[in-house]
Amino acid sequence: MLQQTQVVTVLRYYPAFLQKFPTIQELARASPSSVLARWAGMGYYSRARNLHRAARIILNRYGGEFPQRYEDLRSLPGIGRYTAGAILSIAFGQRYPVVDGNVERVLARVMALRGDVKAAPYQKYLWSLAGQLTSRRSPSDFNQGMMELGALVCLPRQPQCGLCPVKSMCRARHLNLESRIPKPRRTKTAQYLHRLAAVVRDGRNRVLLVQRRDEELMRDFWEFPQFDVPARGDPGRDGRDSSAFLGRSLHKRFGREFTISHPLCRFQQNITFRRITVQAFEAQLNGEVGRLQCDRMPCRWITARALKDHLFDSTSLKILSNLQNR
DNA sequence: AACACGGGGAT
DNA sequence: ATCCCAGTGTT
Repeated sequence: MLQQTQVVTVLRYYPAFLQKFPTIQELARASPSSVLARWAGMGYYSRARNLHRAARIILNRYGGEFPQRYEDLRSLPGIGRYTAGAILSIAFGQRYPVVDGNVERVLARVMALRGDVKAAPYQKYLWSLAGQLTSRRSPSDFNQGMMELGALVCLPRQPQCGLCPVKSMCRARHLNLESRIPKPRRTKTAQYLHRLAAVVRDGRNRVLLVQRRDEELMRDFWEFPQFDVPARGDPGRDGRDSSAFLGRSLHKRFGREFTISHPLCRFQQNITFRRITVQAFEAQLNGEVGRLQCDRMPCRWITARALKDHLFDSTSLKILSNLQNR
């Protein structure tokens, strides 16, 4: 969970997850979607799929006993160099280094590395350095201490050098370069998207959902039918053109006519480099509700009670919470 | 080596 | 608005 996710965020998910899946055995026996359900909202969903696969491998290949050899750990899905080192040092007391974003920053400053520390030669050097520095007496304390130093003192923007236990050996500080090292990552230019979602009601307290089945991204997640508005000739922000586009899109996907009634909510969603403006409309299906079909993806009418049995991505969760606040 | 992956915290 | 987060897998 902690891969690229801040501790404070993980804390909102970890306790419930561990309560639901207290052991490797129980995690391995669970269904993929029930694991994903506990992960929903946290992002990087391949982590959840990998964790689940790893649990099954540990059960089947290692008899449910957690492997304690580096190569065995690395062969598990989702366990890379960092996680293998973290598990072996923290859980099993073995002397393996870790280099996460925090350690990388601490070492880059202590050694005043002016280049792009993400580049392979620097990474190689940092791992080697961390390997030499790692305490023999307590690899766990050392590794956690390095990460904690980066997270609490050696901050990315405003390093608190006055509080730092190693300030006297920090070359970046001696050179007054502590705020310029490491070099900021070049940011991918943002891509702006406008996305329309339909909350289609059937008049019997049900809403229409579709499932992302064949998509590579967010597979198995349920969502309100949604469509990206093409950038060219942007239909714009006023509800009229948007609702027309949404109506046409629904018609294309389901082969039926819909009536778009009124806008429900509008919010911003940031996914990696994309900045998505999501606007949800309420809509009705014209004619008989019964046999709605879509060749592209599974679709389903859902009652409010059945919502919790479905896996939602963050966008649909936001629309849902907006609906329930009414 | 570069990129995609999600969502949110902090400045 | 920007940078980053207890990284990994794929191309």
